[in-house]
Amino acid sequence: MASSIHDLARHLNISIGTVSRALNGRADVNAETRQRVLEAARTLNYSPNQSGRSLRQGATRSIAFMLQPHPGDQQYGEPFFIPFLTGLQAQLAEHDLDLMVVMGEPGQYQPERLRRVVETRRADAVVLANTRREDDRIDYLSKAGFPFATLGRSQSGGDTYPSLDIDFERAGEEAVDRLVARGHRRIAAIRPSLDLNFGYLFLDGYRKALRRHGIEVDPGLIADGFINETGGYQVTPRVMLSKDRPTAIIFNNDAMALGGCKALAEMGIRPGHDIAVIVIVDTPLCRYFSPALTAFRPSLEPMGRRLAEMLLASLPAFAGPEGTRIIREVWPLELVARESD
Amino acid sequence: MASSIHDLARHLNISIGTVSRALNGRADVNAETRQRVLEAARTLNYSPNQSGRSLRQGATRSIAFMLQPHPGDQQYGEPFFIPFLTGLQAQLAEHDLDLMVVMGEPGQYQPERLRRVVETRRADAVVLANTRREDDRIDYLSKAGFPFATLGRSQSGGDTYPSLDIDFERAGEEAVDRLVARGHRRIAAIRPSLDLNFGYLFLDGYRKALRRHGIEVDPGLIADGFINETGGYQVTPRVMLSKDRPTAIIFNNDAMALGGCKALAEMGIRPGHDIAVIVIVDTPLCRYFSPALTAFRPSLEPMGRRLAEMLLASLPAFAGPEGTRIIREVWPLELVARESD
DNA sequence: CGTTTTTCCGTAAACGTTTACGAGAACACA
DNA sequence: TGTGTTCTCGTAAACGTTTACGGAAAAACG
Repeated sequence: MASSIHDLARHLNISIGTVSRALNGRADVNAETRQRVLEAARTLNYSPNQSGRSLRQGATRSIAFMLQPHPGDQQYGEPFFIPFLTGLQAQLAEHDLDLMVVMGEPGQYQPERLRRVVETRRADAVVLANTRREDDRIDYLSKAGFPFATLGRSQSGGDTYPSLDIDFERAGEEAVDRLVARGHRRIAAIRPSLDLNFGYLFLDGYRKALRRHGIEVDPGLIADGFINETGGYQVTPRVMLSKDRPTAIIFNNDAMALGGCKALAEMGIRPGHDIAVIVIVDTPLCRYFSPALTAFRPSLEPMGRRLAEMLLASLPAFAGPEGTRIIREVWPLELVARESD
Repeated sequence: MASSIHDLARHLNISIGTVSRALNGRADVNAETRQRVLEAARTLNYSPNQSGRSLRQGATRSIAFMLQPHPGDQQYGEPFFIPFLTGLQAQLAEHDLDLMVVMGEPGQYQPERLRRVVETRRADAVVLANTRREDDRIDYLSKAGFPFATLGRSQSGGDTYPSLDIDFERAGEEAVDRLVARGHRRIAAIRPSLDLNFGYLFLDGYRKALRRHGIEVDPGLIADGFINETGGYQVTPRVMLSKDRPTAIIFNNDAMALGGCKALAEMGIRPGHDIAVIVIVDTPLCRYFSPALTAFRPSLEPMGRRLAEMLLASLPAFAGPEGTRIIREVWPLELVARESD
């Protein structure tokens, strides 16, 4: 069915070496024979077998992208990743690289699926998502000497790998700034309880801005919940029942915000009227929720493209002439003002 | 770094043939030597190089999943695919198969990216999403003799490949039944204008149910729009301005419904009060929209698992003992009654 | 003990590439 | 004409597997 380099060679009565060199644009092949080879390749519908090529070159020309659900959660960060993946894929495609998707096993953090891909050498590098503050996947990949990049910062592994993150700290600050400017002083912060780095970053920014405005940080206004709707639903009342009720809440996650708003509704508190609500990472859900939630929006598709670039620049086989490796990059979020604050 | 079968052989002072046979559970190897090989594999941290294996066996042990955006759209069917992909991946992982994601080039239907994967033999089979009524990808794969399965029915290719679809026809019927039971007689239908098969199926069910209830099908109440929010926004007024205004609208797509509701709001018409709205395929957006949209919900994750099963059963290398190939399967949707109807 | 069967293992080819090496032919130059 | 250079190509090894084949040793059988 599929023709090989041998078929071409036989058809043209030349050696496979010449055929290969002709196809790969090597200099030491006569212009005329190159033409004949290329033409034969077209008529015989030849394209190189990737397995053979990978075996010989020790590179698969494919990059793995790993999603990992958080324990207890079934979602893989649903609305977040498709746009990111779109950008990642588009950029990789420009380098003729394919994309493989690895999903961690739900309910646990063991990087078994990742290990399989690495050990069987199915991909040349890995992009990690759902990065945690301490991430055993990073430790594993570092130790294995396997190239990777991460979406989201981590404390694991040092500054040895490219990572691209959203500026949660600054978003936390800006959210507080905006609320203070609108007269709020009692501002609550609700973030995920797991070992997610962005929860810490967000809180840093939140605290920093409060202090800057001379507002005391009230631990009663800070709460952690599970990173989904239920978590937001459960934890929001806790903050609302503190002695001096907050007039604003910043949610560090869209799903938690939706759950929180449900709890607020049940308490008869209307976001946008009785309380201000801001969400740190915008998703389509924030836009269509009623009231539409004011949120900070990342540019996921460009981020996907960018992280692909950063990863490729860190791979010797792809490193550009200058060889400037980009290690960390933090992108700002854009405030989308809607009705909830 | 990575150890090969030769390393094991050298280490144990036996031949690579024996090592391979031991690892692959062949019968013609002594029980004791097999133990030694397995132990050495563990201590030397051996795992087989997939490129070598693929080359020899002519199979890559990976399945490609292809998303294709519709022309003019940047979205790849965003909220729909992650749960489906989760199920697909989970089932494939049970067979030690990896998943590769191919995204069609935005703005065109040419299956170039797909062709690349097929011709370089990067995957053993393909799962197609965003299936159209006449789908050149199906024609291409059929002609190439490459195994595939589709999410969604098509008219291309005949009954030669496994496909799994949602029962849009029945959902259209049930939507009409529900609305008629609630007293509606003027029911509009809004569906995507592209060559998407489910738009036709939905309309069949819609018409069938109307006739069954003795209601004349009014062409003025049926409209096509582009399959996104803008399309719904543009086309909904057209239906509302027909001489005898409808009292209910069935949207064949969540994004179109959201755009339609925006148009309705601007006309001062409130879904759930002034008009009934039902959406055929539920997404999280329907749930959080205000008013929450009554919708028909698919079970995407089980569907992903199922389609993986169907695909594997159609592959000679995986076909079970009975070899019963499942060609087509159509799954029902579940009505989720909310506030909009 | 001789013959047949079974058990176990080594040899080598094959999958489809790429590439180091060398060699023949053509050419340039003195 | 002799020497060196350039152009072009063929040869063969290598990447890491799997597997058909055959053969030696052990076991079974008469």
